[in-house]
Amino acid sequence: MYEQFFRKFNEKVSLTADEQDFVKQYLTPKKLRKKQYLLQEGDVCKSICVVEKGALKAYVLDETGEEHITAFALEGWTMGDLYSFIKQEPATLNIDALEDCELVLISKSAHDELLQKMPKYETYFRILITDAYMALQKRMTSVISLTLEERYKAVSQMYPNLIQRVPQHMIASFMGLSPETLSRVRSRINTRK
Amino acid sequence: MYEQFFRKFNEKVSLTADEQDFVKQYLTPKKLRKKQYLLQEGDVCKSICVVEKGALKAYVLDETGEEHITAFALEGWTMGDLYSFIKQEPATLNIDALEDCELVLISKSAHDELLQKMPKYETYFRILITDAYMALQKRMTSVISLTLEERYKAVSQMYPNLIQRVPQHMIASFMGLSPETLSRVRSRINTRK
DNA sequence: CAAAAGCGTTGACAAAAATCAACGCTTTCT
DNA sequence: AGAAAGCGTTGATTTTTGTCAACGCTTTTG
Repeated sequence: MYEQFFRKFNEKVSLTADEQDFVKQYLTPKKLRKKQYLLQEGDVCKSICVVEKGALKAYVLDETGEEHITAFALEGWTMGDLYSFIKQEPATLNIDALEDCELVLISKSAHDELLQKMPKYETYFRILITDAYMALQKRMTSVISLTLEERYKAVSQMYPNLIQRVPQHMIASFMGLSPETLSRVRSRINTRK
Repeated sequence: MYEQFFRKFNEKVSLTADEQDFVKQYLTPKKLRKKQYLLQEGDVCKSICVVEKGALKAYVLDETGEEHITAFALEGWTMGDLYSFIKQEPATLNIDALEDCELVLISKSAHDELLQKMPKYETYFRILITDAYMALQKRMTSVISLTLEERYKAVSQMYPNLIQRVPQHMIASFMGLSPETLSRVRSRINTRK
């Protein structure tokens, strides 16, 4: 149980069996069917989650009702509206299931208590968020400095499993492009090499 | 001395006078003249800094030698190539001074030692990076979901002092636009209201 | 099983942004 | 003080990307 969660935790800070049991008290499992919401815009993000099985997407809706995907999460990845979670203010993100999912939830109160009571949890979370920041930094830099071909290649290298698992029009949305443009970018890449 | 650094630190975790003195041992002041480098691409980022006075920009260079600004830092902000700092690998970013600067440096070894010896430093850094992540998240979301007009307004609101202090062509670079396009975006905003 | 929905591609056209060039104005340097 | 560099704007043109429409194909659903 909670394999992915503890696999990722131990990669950052290794835990004894007792420590794992201690942390487990603060975790809640949750299953989600494909297309179900984990979080809706306007609600407060009461928990962040780690994906044990399945896939999630996070997105914002613009005035025209169009979806703009800001993040995906596959097995082992952490997902949530961090701003809403930390500040306990209404979320701007929607999060729903791309596939049937098994998740591990950490509520805000569990998070706060673990931060206080368990230095290793704080270290875990510090490293988690530092890694997330570095990844986001890289993504941001690629947006402002690379051509579309280069950006698509970068995404493919950074998230090879994602490309296989998620429809291309969602990758396009994630990159801020129309599906047609991404399709043409891909065909340019293929014909030129 | 180190006013901005400790002001920001105390906003996140409050320190006693003794604790401040303890932290001071690990800090190094540095002055930089306008246009001087703090970090060059290829070098390892040995320190991150907090700006006491002045302004910095971070940027990448593309094949054509063009600058793409990824970040600015004004008084109280933290700056560095985080990836290079954490991994101690060659930096992809260049960082230089937009104005004469006074900086506070924290070396990698100081950072690691503080993380180990002082739980409050780890808490400080965790909150710092969490805030930075949330800000970057917001910036990323605005890139993929807003029009240029909306994006410029968002930047103006998020960083009002930056707009006043930095030439517009650098703001354009930061947004991933040509200077001409930003100029036209601004004129559209002004005529329509 | 049949209908419907989802997906990726392609073409024609429209809209947006980049590029190239020129201009006035201010700041910086010597 | 005078020259040079930096800055922001504007116009004309090219390139890139988005939009709209249609198509074949696969997957999902009832």
